[in-house]
Amino acid sequence: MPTQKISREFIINQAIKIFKRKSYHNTTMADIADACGVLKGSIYHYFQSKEVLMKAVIEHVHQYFKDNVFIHAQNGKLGASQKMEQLVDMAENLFFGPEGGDILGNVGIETAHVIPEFREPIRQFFTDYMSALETIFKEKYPGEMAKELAVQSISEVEGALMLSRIFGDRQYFIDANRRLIEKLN
Amino acid sequence: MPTQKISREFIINQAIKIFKRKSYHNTTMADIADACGVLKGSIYHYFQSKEVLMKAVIEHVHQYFKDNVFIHAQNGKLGASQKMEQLVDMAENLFFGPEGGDILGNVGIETAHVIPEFREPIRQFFTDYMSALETIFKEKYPGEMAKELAVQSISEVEGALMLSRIFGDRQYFIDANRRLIEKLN
Amino acid sequence: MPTQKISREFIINQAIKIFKRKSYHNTTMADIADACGVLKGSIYHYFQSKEVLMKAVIEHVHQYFKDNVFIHAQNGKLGASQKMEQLVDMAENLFFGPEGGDILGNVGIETAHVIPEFREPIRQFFTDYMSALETIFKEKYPGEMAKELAVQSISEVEGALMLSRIFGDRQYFIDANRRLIEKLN
Amino acid sequence: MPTQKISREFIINQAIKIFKRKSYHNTTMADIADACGVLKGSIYHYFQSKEVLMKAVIEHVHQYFKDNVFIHAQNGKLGASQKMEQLVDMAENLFFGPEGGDILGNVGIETAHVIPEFREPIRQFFTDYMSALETIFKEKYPGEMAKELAVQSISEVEGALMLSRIFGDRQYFIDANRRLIEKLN
DNA sequence: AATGAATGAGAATTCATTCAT
DNA sequence: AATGAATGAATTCTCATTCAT
Repeated sequence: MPTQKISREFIINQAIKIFKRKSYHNTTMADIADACGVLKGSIYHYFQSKEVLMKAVIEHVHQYFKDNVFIHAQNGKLGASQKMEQLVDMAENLFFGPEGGDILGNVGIETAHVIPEFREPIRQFFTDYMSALETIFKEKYPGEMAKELAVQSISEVEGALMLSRIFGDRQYFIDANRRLIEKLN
Repeated sequence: MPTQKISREFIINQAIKIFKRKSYHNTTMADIADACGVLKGSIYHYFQSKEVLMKAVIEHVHQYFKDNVFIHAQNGKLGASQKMEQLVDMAENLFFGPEGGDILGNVGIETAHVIPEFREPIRQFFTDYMSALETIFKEKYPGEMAKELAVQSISEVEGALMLSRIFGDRQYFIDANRRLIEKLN
Repeated sequence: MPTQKISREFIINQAIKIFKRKSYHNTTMADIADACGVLKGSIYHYFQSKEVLMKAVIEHVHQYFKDNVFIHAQNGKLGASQKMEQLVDMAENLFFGPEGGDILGNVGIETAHVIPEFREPIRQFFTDYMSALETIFKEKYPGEMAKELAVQSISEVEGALMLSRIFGDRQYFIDANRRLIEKLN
Repeated sequence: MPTQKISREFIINQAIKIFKRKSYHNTTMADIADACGVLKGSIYHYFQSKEVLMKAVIEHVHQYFKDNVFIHAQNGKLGASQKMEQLVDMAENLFFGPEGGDILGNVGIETAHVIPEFREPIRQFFTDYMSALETIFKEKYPGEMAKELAVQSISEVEGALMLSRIFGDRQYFIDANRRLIEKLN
């Protein structure tokens, strides 16, 4: 039964789903292996440890957001509110993608103080997130204000995600995104 | 060898600290017993299981917020912005109390989908939180708007807490609270 | 089924038997637990890890040899060859005790380069061993020679133990001990 | 992609190094493959299992000693002490060759009771070793005594090797060899 | 011949929980 | 009430081995 059943990429994608649903500490390597349709040991062929896998997940998500979400901040052809709309649309799809949830927010809170290795990459993600929003806000607002709006917006969106998760109702998140766009009208 | 060394109350308070710092799944009964200065087995005299303890923690935090935070929404003698100021002051103290962190937010995200027993009490907490803010906002804003502002405010505050935790910088949270008050000026 | 089934001491003694027979790396915690009549997990109540257990074993054997073998070098009432006879008698009993084998020699060779933590205590054992023999030889030989004889004797005895083990014939060891005593006649 | 990268011979030589350094049970097939510059699976082209590889190692070492060490006992042209000198010189080179250590002694002790398949070939090695020394001693000593001296000498040399390894000081081994030669002067 | 993927049986270790004292 | 011992299931990780390409 050998010959390529899974790939690093595939494992990462399955892991994202499970981590999002069950949190980092409550997810077992067996859960992930299961979701990949292989045995536990096989995961270690691709990742030396659960932590290494998680770091790959964080980097993957970060890169994905750079390429698909944050990038809309740079789209030269569009106006500020259109950029934000695109960015928000994309984020919505991702957060409520296959399994829902905001993996870097969740894992960030859960592990920031416990697994120091995760701290920096997670911070990087949010730093980039803020930069993207700041870039857009700068088209309409002066520098300091753009920065504050960016921080505020991320807070609101992340908090809304939390509520959506707790109440099982994505409306909180959708409304937060709507308000985000309205700030540019 | 009897002689009461600890109490339910004491265990709950120690548990809050540890759960906040280490998340629910990464906290062991031994961690909690340690913090209480007793052995693991002793905790089971007061709580039949880790889940039962956690539920007591949730209820305790909820009650504490009712009595010390949300209550400021009802203070008949003060104006809306003063009420909010008091409420926010109190919340700030709690979130950055002994060990910092927002236990119901963290645990909510971490356990909402995994431990159904926690879901309802955590929702209750946030429902009451929203009601308190809504009550205050109603003094200045029409009904629907007050409600939306409450949700928005909680989102922002909770998201800011997340950022504070991830970046190890409480400024995010402080700023969010300031903006909350400004909405009433 | 609680209430003291085993003790640190007991585990150490069982572990000695197994390590002697199966070597360090080929012995599992389950082997040791089995020999103790408890479950794997229970061993961790007494020793945090296999390495820690092994270090306790090394120290225990070292202390035992100090108290029961090397001590004969100091017996003021006896002549050199009598002291050596007593020392050798005792060593013979130990090496061919319950399960036979020379645990510190075996483990020393097996782990000296792999588990640095074991190196020093094992060296200490052999250093004390040499000192004891040297003390006895000094009664009949000048300093430098006594020292060389001590080293030579230990080499011979340890090598003979190895042959005894490989050939399953304790005669090698017995003969080596006999020659040791003859050096003092 | 065929093109022979390694050979049985090469694997055996690499395996000797690793087994000497890390002991049998603590050496993985991956360690050996690594040292050979191939992947784990490739080793199985040449040896069906780790045990089979180890047996080949034992036989290889044995043969090598026959051809390069023990053979000096038969050199008709030399006197006893010269023969011994040559034999000892050769052994010294081998034991302190590339990686040092006395593989058959180490593995003998480690596996004698655990892997019966290794017992006989290891015994054979030491039997031949004894015969070689006995042959030399017979030129100077009567039969029984030559035999005892052979056993004694091997014990001493093997024990000295153990000390050299434990203390990281080859002097023990060198001194033992010197004494061996002196017995023929 | 060599690869690289996958297996599956364990290995060490952790941990919530139980219970006699 | 508190202890400390024991449990046993679960968890991470390892490793010899197999096998299609």
